[in-house]
Order: sequence, then C-alpha cells, then structure tokens
Amino acid sequence: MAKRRSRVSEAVIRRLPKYYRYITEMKKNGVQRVSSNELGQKMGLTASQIRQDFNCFGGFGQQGYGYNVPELCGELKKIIGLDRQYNMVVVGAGNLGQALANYSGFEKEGFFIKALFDINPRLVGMSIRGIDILDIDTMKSFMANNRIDIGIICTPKEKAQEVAELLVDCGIKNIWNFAPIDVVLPDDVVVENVHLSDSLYILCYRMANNS
Amino acid sequence: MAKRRSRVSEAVIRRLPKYYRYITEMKKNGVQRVSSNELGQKMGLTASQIRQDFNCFGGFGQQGYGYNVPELCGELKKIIGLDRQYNMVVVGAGNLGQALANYSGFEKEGFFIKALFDINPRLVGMSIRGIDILDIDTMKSFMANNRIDIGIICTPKEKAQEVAELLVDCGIKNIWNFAPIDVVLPDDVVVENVHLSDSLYILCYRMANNS
DNA sequence: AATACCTTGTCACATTTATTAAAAAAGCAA
DNA sequence: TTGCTTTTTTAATAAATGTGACAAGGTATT
Repeated sequence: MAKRRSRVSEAVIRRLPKYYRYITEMKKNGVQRVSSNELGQKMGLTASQIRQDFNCFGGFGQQGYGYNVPELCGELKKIIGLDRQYNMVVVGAGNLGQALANYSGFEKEGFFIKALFDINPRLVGMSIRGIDILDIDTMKSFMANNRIDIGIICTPKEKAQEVAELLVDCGIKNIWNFAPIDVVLPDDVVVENVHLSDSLYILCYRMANNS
Repeated sequence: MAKRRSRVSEAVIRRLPKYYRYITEMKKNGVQRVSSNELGQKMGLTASQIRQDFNCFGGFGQQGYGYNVPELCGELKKIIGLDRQYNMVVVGAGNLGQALANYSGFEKEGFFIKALFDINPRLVGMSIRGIDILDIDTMKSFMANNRIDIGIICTPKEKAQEVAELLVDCGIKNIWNFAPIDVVLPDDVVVENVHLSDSLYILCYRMANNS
C-alpha cells in the first residue's frame, strides 16, 4: 500500500483519467471485483500494462482475487487528486467560456466556477447560472478575496499569453488553456492545454491516411 | 520530395498540428526561412527530432539553408489534409454543441457545420448563425442529401454510443467525440476524442504532484 | 573560384514505454 | 489440510521513441 511514485511516467499519467472513468462506471454498476485481464479487455489495454500502471502507485490488488473495485476507485480518486474541491475562474466569456459555465457536470466532481472575467462591457454585469461575469480589471481584487485554484483561459489566441500572465500575477499556479497557442509561463505553473483544432487536425490526418 | 510515409509513428502524428500552428504563424509574420534549430527553440523540441519528423514525409528542407516557410506550410497543409473543405454535423445542441456552432473560427480553416441535431423539441426548429437545429429522426434523410464528412458528438455520455452508431449507420466514417466515454465502432471508422474531464484530471494530478 | 560556414538527412545510440515470462501469494474445492 | 487454479508482483526482454553526431551538400563571402 506504500506509495512509491518516485517516477511515474507521462504515459501512465495520461492513462489515469481513463482508468478512473472505467472503474467509476463499474463501481456505479455495483461490480465488486475485477481482474487486470477483464479490465484490459474492456479498455483495450493489455492486462500487464494495467498491473504495471497500478503498481506505480503501490499495488492495491490481491493475488488470486484481482482488484477490489470500490477500493481501487477510492485510490484512483486520491491519486488524481479528486478527493477535494477546486475553485476555478474562467477568463473570456465567449462561446466556450459560457458553455463551460453553463455545464453543471463539473460541480458533481468537485469543480466550481466562481466567476467569469471579460473585457467586453456588454457581457460584464451579466451572470450565468448565478456565476457573475466580472470586468477583467477587477480580477486582482477578486483573487485576493477568493481562494482560486485553477484559471481557465477561453480567450481568442491573441489575448491568451497576456491573460495567462495576468492569472499568474494574481497568484494562480494552475491553468487550463483552451486557446490554440502554447502559453509561456514560469516553471512552477502547471498548464494543461485543450487544443480543439489540434484534435480536429489529427482526425483529418487519419481520415486521409486510414488504410 | 517523394512521400514515403510507409510508417508514420503515433508520436509524429500528434506533433503535426503543433508544427502546422507554428509554421502558419511564422508565414503570417512574413518569415521566409527557418532552420530546425531555430524552430526547435521556439517549440521546445530538439532540432534533431524536427528533422526526423519532417523526413517521415519526404524531407523538404535544403542543406545550408533550412526550410522554406511558405513551402513547408503548404506541405504540412497537404499532409494533414487541410487543402480541402470538410462538412460536419453536430449531434446534441446543448451548451457545447451550440458553442461549436457559434464559433466561426473553423470555417476559416475549411470546416463547415451544416446542421445540428437534437431530440429536444424546444431546440428543434431553432437555428444558430443560420445553422438549423433539426430533429434527430430526420438525420438519415439529411445525410442522404448532403455530403457530410465528420459527425460531432456533443450529447451526454448516456446517449453517445447510440448516437455514434446512428451516425455510422448514416454512412459517417469520421467522428469527433466530445462525450466522456470511448465509443465502440467498426475498425474503418475514425474516432478522435476530446475528453475534457480527462484533461482536467491530468491538471489535478500535476497540481498535486508538482515538485 | 575558392574557402569558410551552415544546415539537412541519416544512422547509431540512449531512453522511454510496453510486453512477455517467471515467481510468489492468495483463493477455492475436496 | 492439500493441491490446483487464479492473479498479482517482479524481473527480463522487446519495441517504440527521442537524442547526438557526422558526412554530404548547400550558402555566403571574399
């Protein structure tokens, strides 16, 4: 049970959410136990990869039995960091920013959007599902009075770098970036990108080279 | 110049959109030439990796000179498949589906949303930026009369598999899936996933393990 | 035209990631 | 309890991916 995540590879980290999705689903369906073999079949991975992955975090399986689904689910939750609440702000209250604010699904997972910020006076003052759209100039004072964990960038790409720096300036260390550029920030800031167009391009490539 | 993409690795494919982003930007700024070294510095990759990647597609650089930016841009465009137009439909006209329809940026790249489909009678009949929201029951006849290349799934996860099968049934071979599950489809169907929650979970993991 | 300087393409090597195989521990049934 | 099966662990091997080095062939300058 001792966690020895001395060095967890990138590849494993990218698979963690997928494990969590499948195990959560199984738990919801009342499944009590699962073997690496069975899980591998469902997920399209080899059993050995699954065992090796879980072992990075200290092996919570039992020989001759497999993995206890509720227990595994809890472990994954802790490993990923879903055993707490996160407060977030969205910068850029355009289509995407509004869609994120309108989506209530994240709240069930412990993610709360506390405010949206925009520069457009037509948007400032409005609210979405009770979440206020504030003037971006008020960000610093807002941040001083609210413990915010994550800044979400939903601006056009021209503004993204500037906004990212502003967020960091306000003390934000974790950024979820939807703008189609790679923002450059200090090393201690964690940036996770969602590059929609990149994803669409990859689809195109495969479309053309799908032999 | 001869293309010998006998075997292009996954890793290279995932980097293609990023190359395209950076080279397009440089072209827009009037840059004429770039060396692998210079590009590597900008992109945070080694020069050697860039040369090797481009070589997968037949090496369009010139010794002593580097890469011609406009030419490279054109080549990347062709490689990814952005030298043509794509017609798309969105299934699920909720927050995300509407946001995609409202976003005009994709059109500049040759991606056109031709219709949205939903099951909700309150939404059916409405239109977004001139794009109609149609009843999902009319999909089959719509598809028969319109050449659609890509189906975009923006439904809740419960409906995603069903909708994916419907799309395939209508002849769609390429799916951009925003629902947080892995849809299971025939091998000849290309599926590209955008799992927002996965991305957020990865951010959380790094947040907790950012030493 | 000759020389010095760059920069690609390519290959060998290093690192990372995944798979196979063997060993140990626990369950299960008689 | 005993023996057999299941299944994880751990180690060893293989495959994929990334890096470093260098020769060949251009460019730029004088």
